[in-house]
Amino acid sequence: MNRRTSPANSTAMNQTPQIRHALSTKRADDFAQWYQEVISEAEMAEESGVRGCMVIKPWGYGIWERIQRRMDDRIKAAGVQNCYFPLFIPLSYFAKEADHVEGFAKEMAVVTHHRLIAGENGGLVPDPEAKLEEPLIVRPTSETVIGAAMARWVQSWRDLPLLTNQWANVVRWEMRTRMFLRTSEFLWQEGHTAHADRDDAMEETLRALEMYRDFAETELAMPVFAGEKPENERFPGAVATYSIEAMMQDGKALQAGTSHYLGTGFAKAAGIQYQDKEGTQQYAHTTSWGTSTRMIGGLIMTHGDDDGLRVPPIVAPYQIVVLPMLRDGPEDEALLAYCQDLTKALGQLSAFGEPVRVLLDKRPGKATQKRWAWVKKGVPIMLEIGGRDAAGGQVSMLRRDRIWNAAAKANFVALAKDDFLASAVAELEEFQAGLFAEAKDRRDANVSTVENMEALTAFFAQDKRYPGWAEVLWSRPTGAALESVVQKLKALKLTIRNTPLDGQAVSGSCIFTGEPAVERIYVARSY
RNA sequence: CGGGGAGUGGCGCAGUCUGGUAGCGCGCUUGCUUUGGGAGCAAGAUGUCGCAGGUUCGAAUCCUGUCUCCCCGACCA
Repeated sequence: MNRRTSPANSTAMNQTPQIRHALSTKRADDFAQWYQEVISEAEMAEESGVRGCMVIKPWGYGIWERIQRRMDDRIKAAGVQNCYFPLFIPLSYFAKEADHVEGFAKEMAVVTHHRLIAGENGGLVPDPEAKLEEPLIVRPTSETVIGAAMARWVQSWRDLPLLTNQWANVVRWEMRTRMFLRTSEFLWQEGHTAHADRDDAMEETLRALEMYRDFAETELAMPVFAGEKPENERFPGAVATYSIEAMMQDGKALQAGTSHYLGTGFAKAAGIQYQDKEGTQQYAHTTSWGTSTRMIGGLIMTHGDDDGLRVPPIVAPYQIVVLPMLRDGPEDEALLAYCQDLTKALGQLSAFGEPVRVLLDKRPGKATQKRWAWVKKGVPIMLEIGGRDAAGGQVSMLRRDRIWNAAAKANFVALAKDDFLASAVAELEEFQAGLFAEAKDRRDANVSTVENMEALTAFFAQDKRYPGWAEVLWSRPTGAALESVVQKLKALKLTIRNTPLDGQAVSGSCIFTGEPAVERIYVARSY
């Protein structure tokens, strides 16, 4: 049955043409299933057979490499240098900071043996004779090992600030995993810095936060709120924790990056001390900050649609894909030559400060079939080139952010090749800006100011739908008073995301305690 | 980690209750036709039914254990 043969009939009956989407699950029907379908259909990642761990495939890893490249440039521009620290951390290092231990102890992978021997059932078992004297933990984060190194590297006030970063994998034994959002092993960058005093460390903490905010919005086209986490959401051992929070298309919040001011706690645990100008020993003030492969999950849930992913051009492994309509005949030669010239010319253009990344997809197979694979991957621009295009010096462009026309068919735009070459960079820029604008409009339309507890309950009681986020005033309670607020919110499946750092004055009373409010917070369901 | 669901060719599923040696759709291969928009017809190939034990003359099917995935919850830097 060909579903595309009866538009005349449909028009006669005055029906809207039905779009046949590339995915079988729509966002509105089952967001969780849709999310997984995007990952598998776009060939970003797949199950590995190892609990909570995934295989990241070329398209997913390619996006990560783009993120790495761009983030690394920013990190280095801030004067931070890359290092690499061990995957294994002696248990004794880890045990030095009490809050840190308490926060992570429940999700540690522990190495206890260094050799295997044949077991009774023919398999292999750890050799009891080869038990490690001190167990090693697989790093869940590297504050402790890096702290130990910093203690060696820092002697004098002249050694500060000490600014380091590493790109690495980390392991946290998660109870419930979701691809890219929460996996037992994930990839990230962790910045670790040591400073002479609180002000300098705080400045670095906020610099990293601002770097993340700008990165999310500029490179990922993902609008975020940068702010401080409430006391109960702090990193174990931190004095203050900051985050960027993005709104997903189901209205849930995703923490997409964090930055911590660690005070002198880790410095005391690791012995990071320096002699100041007066000759007295002082503890350094440290920071740490990180972003991970989780950002890819955010990218999917921010920009994906019912046809798959849409990748912002800055982080797209390929920005333009050229699809020759090969016919297995002698005419293919001229067509391919035309496509090769086109590809080469496009590759000489520059967008976002880098050469345009363009792929000539000349694998055997019909262009139409390959097209839908690229649609699902979300490549920004597809060019299908047939013999007529080649002969007429044209291209047929399909932009991923506008793939359907009024007749519910692929929305090709025919352009003169030279015109496209002249406008390709602008098309990519417009695509990038369009994704951001769309996401920001949606986010802003779904943040509501809520005046009291009753309204908050009603706001989130809207029947299975996720209505978005609530912005409320509060008095920033601490300790038991905060715990009571957290419990109230938990009953509504809500969490406090963060306090925006825009310094806006507030007036009114706290919706939880009735006391005078001191700041705004965002309240939302979250990943 | 608690509750629920599921693992059968590359993908999606039926078969399991009532045990008899595996099937459908898509995809794949080949051929012919078609050819500017997710092609048609025909012929083929592909499975130790997640894994390990057990019951049985015989197990995808029954029993026990175990691994992995999904959903809800708890946890979550």
